[in-house]
Amino acid sequence: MTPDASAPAGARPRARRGEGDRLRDEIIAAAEALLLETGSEDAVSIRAVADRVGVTAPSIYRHFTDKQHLLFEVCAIHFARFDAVMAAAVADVDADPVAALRALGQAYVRFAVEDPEHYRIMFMGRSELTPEQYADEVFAAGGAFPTLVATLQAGIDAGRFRDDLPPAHDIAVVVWALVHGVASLAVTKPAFPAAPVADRAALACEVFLRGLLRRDDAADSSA
Amino acid sequence: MTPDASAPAGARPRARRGEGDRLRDEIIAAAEALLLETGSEDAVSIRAVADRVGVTAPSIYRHFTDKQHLLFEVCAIHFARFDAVMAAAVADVDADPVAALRALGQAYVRFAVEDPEHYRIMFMGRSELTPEQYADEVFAAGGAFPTLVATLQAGIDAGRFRDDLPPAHDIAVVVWALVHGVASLAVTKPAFPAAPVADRAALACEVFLRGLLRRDDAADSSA
DNA sequence: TGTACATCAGTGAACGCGCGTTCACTGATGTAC
DNA sequence: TGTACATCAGTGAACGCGCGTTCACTGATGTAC
Repeated sequence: MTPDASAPAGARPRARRGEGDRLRDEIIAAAEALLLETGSEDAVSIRAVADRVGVTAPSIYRHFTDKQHLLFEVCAIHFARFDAVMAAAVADVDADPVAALRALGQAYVRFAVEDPEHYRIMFMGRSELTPEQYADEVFAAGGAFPTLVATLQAGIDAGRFRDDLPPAHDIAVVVWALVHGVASLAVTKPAFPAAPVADRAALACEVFLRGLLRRDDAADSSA
Repeated sequence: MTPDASAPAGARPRARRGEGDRLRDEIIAAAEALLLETGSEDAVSIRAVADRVGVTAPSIYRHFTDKQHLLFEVCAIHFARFDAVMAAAVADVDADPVAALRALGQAYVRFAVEDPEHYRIMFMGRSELTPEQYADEVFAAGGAFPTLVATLQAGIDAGRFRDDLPPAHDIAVVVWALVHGVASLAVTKPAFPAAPVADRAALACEVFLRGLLRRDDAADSSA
């Protein structure tokens, strides 16, 4: 967009012998910036990334075997950040499983709307493009998802939820669907006439939690 | 895929004077078939569609001003079908708003998983690509969404729901998010270890409805 | 019934583009002697 | 301290591809006389 920004300021000094990783990091950062600025995965081409870094396209291949691996590395950072955000959300309130669920839901939606392009790639992309390490089975087995399952299980163990519910894992899948639905509609349909996304997330969690809780649970008072 | 299907059987007879619309229809049908077979929007190129019909690429432009308009026409059919499916779902049971909501949810998710590629384009695409007629505001104003709002309003008017809920429109947005979440995760994460999608949809609707209903409502008996 | 003509559905060739990727290379950096 | 050499980060040119779109055209269809 800026006319004179075809190359970054000044000539890029070539990396010293053992410092190949410096360019590697710059490439990831450039891909990342491109993704955020353009808001489009398509705009992150090998050439565009190389231009951004101030290097020619082939030198990308010295650091990444191909384009997909580059994109995956970019996402890896955000999957790690996602897991950390979710873990932090429960950590703050893990004394009360119901409060923890509310916190998880809010944090999830916030994560998505703060950085829609990454959310898109992480959770809305075609699954064939997803690398093995982020395959569905792996995602289900480690990180944020088990955190959600455990939180639900804590609620069950504490006797807060109704008796006729399926196992925690099955509820977790649906809770995920709920927050993903709020998040992904916010991302794809930003102009849809509706209340602010945080309010939608809160309402969604509140109603759903009420559906999970025993009839005599007093947790609603915080609504 | 089939090796000898590069051109359709026999030479395509050229349309007669007033029959330009015949090719138009064939083009839409070809684009549609391509979308379903390949499962990828990217595979629907002007050239691929033309090949499929047995015609050269430029002749597409006699019927559609550009590629986007073609894709939109393809979707138009499915938006109409979607509205019809939703209307039919409520029509069957509209005596009971709660049963109608259950039916809407199930029908919504079924619509998505039966035809994931169209669902993807209709509800998961970048909104910049969406033509004016399917812009968010329009979608909110006509068709299935108002049906959902009206059904919720009927529940409110019948005194079935709790008193402290926001207006029907706001609840509708969240209900939509719920079923969209179930549907879109089913589409993008088919391998995620979980119960069958119909069960997930049912659980999602059941828990959410329970969260909406007055505490003394007996509708849960059908769960 | 026969001929000249207008219409217009579809063609063939070409355009310019950006893409991912490859290849043989250059030349600065560091090391061994 | 000085020189020959190996390393290897990054280059420049090119590949083949499929894409959307354009243009001047062809030739069958239908119509007017």
